[in-house]
Parts: sequence; structure tokens; C-alpha cells
Amino acid sequence: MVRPASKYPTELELQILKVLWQQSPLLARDVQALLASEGRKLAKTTIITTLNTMVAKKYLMRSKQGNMYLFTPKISESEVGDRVVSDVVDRVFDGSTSAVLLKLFDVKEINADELKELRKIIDRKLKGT
Amino acid sequence: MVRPASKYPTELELQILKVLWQQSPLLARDVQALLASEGRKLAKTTIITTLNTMVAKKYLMRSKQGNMYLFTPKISESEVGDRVVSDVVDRVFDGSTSAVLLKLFDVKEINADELKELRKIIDRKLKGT
DNA sequence: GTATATCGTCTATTGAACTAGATGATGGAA
DNA sequence: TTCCATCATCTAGTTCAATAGACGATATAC
Repeated sequence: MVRPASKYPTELELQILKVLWQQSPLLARDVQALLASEGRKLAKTTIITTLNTMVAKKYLMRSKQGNMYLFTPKISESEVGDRVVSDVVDRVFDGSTSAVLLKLFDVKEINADELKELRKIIDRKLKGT
Repeated sequence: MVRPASKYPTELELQILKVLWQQSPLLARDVQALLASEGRKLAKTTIITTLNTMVAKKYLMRSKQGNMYLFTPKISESEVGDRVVSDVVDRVFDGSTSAVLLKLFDVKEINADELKELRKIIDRKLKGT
């Protein structure tokens, strides 16, 4: 999106992170297999290259195991979510959190249970403040 | 972000759209001046090139005025917001709207008035359903 | 009417994401 | 011990966003 100066992972990097958040550490070959099972079939070298750039970007850690490497996430799912959401709020919606909230209500279906849950959160926030 | 296959405008394109949403149609020179006044100083040709690619992408309309062109948005602010939010929900949060909602509460400060406003909206939704 | 400023088109460069082939190292099979 | 499978590195090509220079057309100033 509206590509920022890489404050957060690119598309393929995100897919790889998702795999690793599920389960880690993993070998390149495992990442490849899991991605393939989701329909994204890539050459092994592609995976390795990308894993290495992710290490350079500090998204992953790499540790040697015999003659190969194990990869572990260094950035959490929550943190990536934070960055993406912050970025969208700031860059696309000029900092208006409520505009994004409204847009969410608009764009996506939200069921009654979720709505009630949200109201609880709001009430809690209102009391807390 | 997590660059999707260009479902929505790139960074510079977004800045240009914001200018044009404020006021349109505009000449390339005006877009350039307004961007410059926001701190983004670019060569005239850069602006023109980008405007033209935006026309090709159907983000803008171009109409001749004498020997120059006027540019008008063809995509609305609301629509871009829709696309970005949908994309983030789907691609980053695996379709979980409520996860994004929670993240928003977490990441950004929301003041009491906004919270009350939101509660109203939720209540309205709950009744409507 | 000629010069100068303005406009747009065309062309090109840089950098990043994505992709993968060629190649070299190594460990286990036969 | 020789060979094959597996692994990583290096190199490279494509695409696209971003950026802008060279250049030709045109209109206005004088």
C-alpha cells in the first residue's frame, strides 16, 4: 500500500512471517513447503534469498544447525499489526483514528457479538480515563 | 504497505490525490506548487509523469485547456479509504475486523468524545440489525 | 517576426521487491 | 572413494515507483 519507506514487511515477507509465527524455528525448506501448501509456490533459492534479506532487515534471526540455517521471527505479529495500523491511520487518514474506525464499520460486516464486545471495551476505556 | 498488486495508490499518488480532493481540477503546475508547500518539492516533469500514470490507472481524468491539461480525481477519498482498509484487514489481519478494531484502540489514543461517539454508532448498529 | 518562458512527451536512471538459475560445498549412500 | 542429494551464496533479470533531464511545440512579450 501506498508504499512507505519499508516501515513494515513486504507482501512475501509478511507471508513468511505468518508461517514463522505459527511455528518456529524453521528451515528454508519448511518455509517453502508451507508457503507452497498455501498456494504460493516458489523456488528454494527465492525463499532463501528472501529469508536472508529479512535477516538483514532484522525481521528474523538465523542460527546454524549443521550445514543449514534455522529461521526465527524477531518481530512479533502484534508489532507488525501496530506498524501497519499506525501507518494507515497517519498516512492515509491523516491521523484520524475515528475515521478509520468508521470506515471499518462501513466496509466490513461486524456481527452483533463483536459489536457488544466493542461496546464493553469502550465502556472500560471511558471508565478508565 | 505490504505492497499488494497495486490495488490502491502509491505514496506519491496518494499525496497528489489528497491535493486534488481538496481542490480540482488543477494544472500540473498547481499540483506541483501545492505539494511543494507541503514540503515535497519535485520537478515539474516528475509531477507530470506521475499525473499521467495516474490517468492511465484511472485515478484521474485529464482534460485539455488551451495548451495544457487539467486534472480531476476519478476516484474518491472514500473509495481509497475503503480499499486500503479492506486490504489491511484481509491481508494483514486475515480478515479479522475486530482484530483491527482492537489494534486501533491499542495503538492510537482515542479521546472520550470519540469513544462516546463510537458507542453511539455501535448502539445504532445493534438496534438496526 | 523573433526571443523567451511555459508546457508536455519521451527517455532514462535509481532503487526495491521478487524471482530464480548457476555454482560450489558437504554429508551420506553404495 | 566416488557419486548424488541437499544446502547456501552469488549473480542476474524483471517489474514498478520515483525522479528528472533533453527536447520539441506553442504562446506571449517586445
